[in-house]
Amino acid sequence: MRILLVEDKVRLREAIAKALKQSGYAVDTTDNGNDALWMAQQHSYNVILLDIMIPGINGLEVLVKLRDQKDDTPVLLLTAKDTIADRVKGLRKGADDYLIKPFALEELLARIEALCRRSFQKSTSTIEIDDLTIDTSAKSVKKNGELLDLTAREYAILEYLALKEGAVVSRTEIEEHIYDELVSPMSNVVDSAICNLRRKISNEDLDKELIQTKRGQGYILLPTSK
Amino acid sequence: MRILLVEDKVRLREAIAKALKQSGYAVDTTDNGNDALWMAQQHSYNVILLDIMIPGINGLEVLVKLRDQKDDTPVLLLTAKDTIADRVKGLRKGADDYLIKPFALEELLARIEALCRRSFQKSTSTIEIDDLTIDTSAKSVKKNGELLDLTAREYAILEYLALKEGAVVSRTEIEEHIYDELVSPMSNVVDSAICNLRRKISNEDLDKELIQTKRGQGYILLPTSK
DNA sequence: AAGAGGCGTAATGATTTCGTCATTTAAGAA
DNA sequence: TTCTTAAATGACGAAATCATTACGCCTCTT
Repeated sequence: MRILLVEDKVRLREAIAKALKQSGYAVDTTDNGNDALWMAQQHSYNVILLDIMIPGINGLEVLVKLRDQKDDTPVLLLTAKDTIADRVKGLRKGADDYLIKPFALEELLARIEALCRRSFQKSTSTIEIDDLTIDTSAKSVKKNGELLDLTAREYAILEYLALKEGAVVSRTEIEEHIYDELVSPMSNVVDSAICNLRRKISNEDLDKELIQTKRGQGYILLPTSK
Repeated sequence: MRILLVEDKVRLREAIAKALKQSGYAVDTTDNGNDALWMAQQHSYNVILLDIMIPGINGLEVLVKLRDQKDDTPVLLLTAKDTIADRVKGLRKGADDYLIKPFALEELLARIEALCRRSFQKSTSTIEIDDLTIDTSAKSVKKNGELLDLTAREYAILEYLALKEGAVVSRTEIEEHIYDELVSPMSNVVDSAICNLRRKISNEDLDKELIQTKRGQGYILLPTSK
């Protein structure tokens, strides 16, 4: 966990830095807005503690500039000002939290903890296979970053194969998992669906099929690397 | 955005609920901890506002139980207590924010906004998609700088889709997050809302729809670039 | 209190999907 | 190679899903 602390009052800055370090954080400090912005651009911090009233460009401006640059680093604003309007303003500009001076170090630590916890919860509900990225929560598939237009059935089958990546999956198994009740041994629904699916996810340049056929057994999703 | 408000003081609860609804949130309320826990388990709320001193199991316990169940819905604690120890305790137990009564409704709204934004991994209060600019603070939408006249419902749906930009969002999900009381599944409210929304945000010149239909799955908001 | 507009409901016509089947292609064994 | 069987492909129509319109209730405003 690396934290950027932006605070111009020397004693306060050092006190906070010390407490943070004792709690196991890596801490970089600066006393002005310009350096803060520069440092934030150089490094990817886990949290930025930002005093509003600082030399150079002020804290709010630093915040705005960061957000303009699509920098999502959690920012905790520190301020002496105590008007509701200010607080609202800070939050609206993209701050994640707000603390009013004077504050207890313990509370600061608790809030930093909460921010870190949040930022690490970026859900990794995606499966990556070769150039395919399957987002199981969005139910979408990207190929080289480009969204594929799969139908519900196609997606369902692909997801199932992906979840069982490297394992041979029989037609019956697919039928049982993707199709409810109506299992029709007379038809080749699965074949047909796989065919369409392949058409959409295949790489024309690469001759290798991602979905391979195991004759007499079923299908298997195999990344090139394996 | 759907919010669960847990507060036992009738007048306060109703005042908050009213303010939230006016701001376009779908709001469910309860006055005790047991119901709160049950409701939170039933639904996926965007934010839970939790008073600590409530009948039944208290707010902190509700919070702990939720976190034990790996429910990471953003929780904003409301309390009359003002000791730092309490605040720290709440945050350590997994609360995401904290407000001390009495508070200004405006600040509550700003904090809720920040929590929602964060839970969607967004850092700014405006979302830009193609020629649309969605200002989640002002709850307004501009198209090429010109303000669109959207109804509350239309805005709510558009905002939700925008926050989940690029992800397929099912009708059920929209119903659950935009509507609070049970919407009869017999009706196609969402369909017709989407229809109206499209009419307002569509580009006559461009044939591509911003809100695309994923047949059998739901809708997806897709910028042209992707 | 009346009017307007938002919003949920329902009905209907349009669109797409997907299962079926027929046909072609490919794989493996003798 | 040739035969047998499995798999791939393409076309088509029924069924499911969706878009759109119209209608009426209800709320909010003035």
